[in-house]
Amino acid sequence: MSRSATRERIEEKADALFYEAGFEATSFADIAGAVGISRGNFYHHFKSKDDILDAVISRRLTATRAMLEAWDTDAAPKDRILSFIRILITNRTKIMAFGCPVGTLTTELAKLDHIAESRAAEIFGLFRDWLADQFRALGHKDDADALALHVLARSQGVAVMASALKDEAFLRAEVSALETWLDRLPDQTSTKG
Amino acid sequence: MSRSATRERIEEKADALFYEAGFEATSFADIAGAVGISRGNFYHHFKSKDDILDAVISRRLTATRAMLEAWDTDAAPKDRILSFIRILITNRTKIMAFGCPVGTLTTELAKLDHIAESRAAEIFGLFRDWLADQFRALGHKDDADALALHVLARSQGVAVMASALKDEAFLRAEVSALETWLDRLPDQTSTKG
DNA sequence: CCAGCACTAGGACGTTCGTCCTAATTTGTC
DNA sequence: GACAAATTAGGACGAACGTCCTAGTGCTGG
Repeated sequence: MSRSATRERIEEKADALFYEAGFEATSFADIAGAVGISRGNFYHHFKSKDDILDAVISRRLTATRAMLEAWDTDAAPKDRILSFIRILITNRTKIMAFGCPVGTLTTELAKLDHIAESRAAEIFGLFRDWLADQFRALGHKDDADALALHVLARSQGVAVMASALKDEAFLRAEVSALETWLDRLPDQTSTKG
Repeated sequence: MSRSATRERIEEKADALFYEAGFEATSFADIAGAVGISRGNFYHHFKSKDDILDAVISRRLTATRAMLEAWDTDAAPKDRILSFIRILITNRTKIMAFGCPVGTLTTELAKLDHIAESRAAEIFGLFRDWLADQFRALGHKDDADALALHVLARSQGVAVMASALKDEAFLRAEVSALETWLDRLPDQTSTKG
């Protein structure tokens, strides 16, 4: 019980620090200090830095699956997609400070040529598949995946620029533009042919 | 003469390494090794790591200004904007491996809380102002800046996702979509009122 | 031809990194 | 209450980091 509690706290702080300071720039001392434990204790729970990175990615995968599942309760597919788009608004403060957690981690791991890059990119895969499902529900048989990637790319772009500019008005304007795009997207349900 | 030649080679390699491996992950030994000089020699040309980062950013600012100036020879504003969009195609191999040099550096410096972040963001400022000029030339008086930021954000999004997915077809599809968007954008020249 | 300066090499510095080890403490079980 | 296992603290390890220092080299101007 105590074991998993400490492990949980380590993962939590590591997750936040990897996001806010970057994976490479976050040391074991940083995490241990944030959790309030010794470095030695650390190695009882995680045997290496890559090990805790794996745990953080697993954590994010699980959290993402849970979030997508929660959104599945929304009746209309367009409302589900709106839920995704509006993460940008909900998390605007953190996004303007540190960008998107998924995009920035994947980018960093790509530069580090790190083995975990593909696993981090799996988080994108979850969003991609889920969004494609929604677009298929809107009747977009053939271009569902392309539309999903389009929404993902637009969101990533907003996150990068909002972080670079520290400009909330820009972020809100681009989210509105994306919502308009979605609204004008033809709902092809029952208009087959 | 010899001085500036070595300095130039250091800046060149540092620029590439900061892009491909990241600023934090690139050590002085890495740069010195890539250039083929000793670490001691390094400090005769640059007094600190921040110093060479400054030089690299200055270098990129100058290169960007030169590129934009070259594009100014294109007659039609839409063609100029196309030149910008097509960087994604021209540099696709590097972008799929390391993302956008401007976006990834700005993102990393934001996480590091580095003083040079705002200077790195100035590169975005150059593109932003130049793109806004082109949209103004197309008659977009009031929304020129918003359109410029939109193009920048779309491009950044493509770069992030292309790097995460390592998918050239996606990159080309999104560039096409952006070109279509630009093509359908009303040219408001001489249609005032 | 020599004095002075820019340049280069290479090692020393203190610090921090990720990792490992050992010893103490807590916890759970019979 | 004793004993084994899990948990914790804290220091030691070598390597690598950014930085600094010193000594040697080569060009240049008087």
